[in-house]
Amino acid sequence: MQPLFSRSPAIAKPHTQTCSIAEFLNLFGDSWTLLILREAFYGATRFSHIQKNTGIAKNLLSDRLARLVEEEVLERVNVGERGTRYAYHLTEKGRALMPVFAAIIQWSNTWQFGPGKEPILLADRNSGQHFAALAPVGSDGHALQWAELITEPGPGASRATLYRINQSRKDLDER
Amino acid sequence: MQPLFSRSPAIAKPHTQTCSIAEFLNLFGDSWTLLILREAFYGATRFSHIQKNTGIAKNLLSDRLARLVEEEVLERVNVGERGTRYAYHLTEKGRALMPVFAAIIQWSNTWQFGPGKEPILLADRNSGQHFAALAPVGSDGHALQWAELITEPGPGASRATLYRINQSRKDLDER
DNA sequence: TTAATTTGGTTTTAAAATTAAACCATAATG
DNA sequence: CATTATGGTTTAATTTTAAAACCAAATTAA
Repeated sequence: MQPLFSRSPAIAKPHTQTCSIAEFLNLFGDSWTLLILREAFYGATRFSHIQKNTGIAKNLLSDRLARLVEEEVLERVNVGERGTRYAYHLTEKGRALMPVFAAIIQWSNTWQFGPGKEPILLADRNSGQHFAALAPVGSDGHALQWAELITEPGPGASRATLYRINQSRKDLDER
Repeated sequence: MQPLFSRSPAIAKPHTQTCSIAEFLNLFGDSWTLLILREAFYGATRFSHIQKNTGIAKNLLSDRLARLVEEEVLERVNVGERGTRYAYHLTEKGRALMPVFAAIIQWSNTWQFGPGKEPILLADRNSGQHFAALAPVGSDGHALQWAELITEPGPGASRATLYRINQSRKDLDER
């Protein structure tokens, strides 16, 4: 065992589109990565605990953790008392995923489980009040409406992205 | 070609945990499904347009669309004038994914692209105002704080879920 | 202090999923 | 009416995942 940090193999065919969704999927778009991060949000920090709680194969967990550390979503810290023993902690970049988890939990609870059958909830640690909804806020700080939001190209949009958005809107106009 | 609706093959090994994240991943946890739905949010409705805009292989698109129709995230409507020709439209269940997309776009724009380089943005269709943040709202309608939110078991939590959440919290206490 | 066990992986092999290309029947267009 | 586009299915090669075996270093128990 030479490599202290085993090199995370790059994905064979990542999405190459300049797109926020595509880039997110290159990092999290598989069936285990978000489940690993769920454990991190619960508080799990150890390889063995994450492995037992998710059921992921060890080689895959090893690979995914290396990738998440490389991408600075998690950091690996040595917690050994007489040698090396690792713990994985969420970084600021990782903790910033909370709204993504909140949105997923909210959707799944509403559309896959239904009221009264929610397996997990989010709550305020002090008041205990349950999280119930996400509100979109505009750049001026005022509330926006979900139904009024549309996707548009940003300052970093590539020609291909502009083309894609325009092409897709044509279908919309046809309706 | 007999089956008007080609049977969507079930995933070989779906997550079996009673968990909102796991259940979400069983439906969307691969590298293409959310990209297909991005196209649906842009307005694309046709098989060929989704295929060109994402670059997905046709057999996979066929499979994924069948699954999304089966799960009622999309609906397939016949728009042929002299025969059958299909369009795929978001259902209410599908449109309800907007907060998930908003959270993903927000995170990716902030942590993967950075200010001034956002490939896509969300904006109010009338005022043009840009979407800037997500605010968590409690069950009493008042604002909550992201940093104060914790995960807790809901009314539908299984014994295994309760166990997992408790186990993970032990790591947290150790810190 | 030593022995046994746990931790955090790596390696190997089999099974499953993805990719890319070829093919095809029906629909739409010129 | 001929040509092209649409919306797929099938096949074969490649890549990824799953599961089990294996291992060295760290920790715990005796």
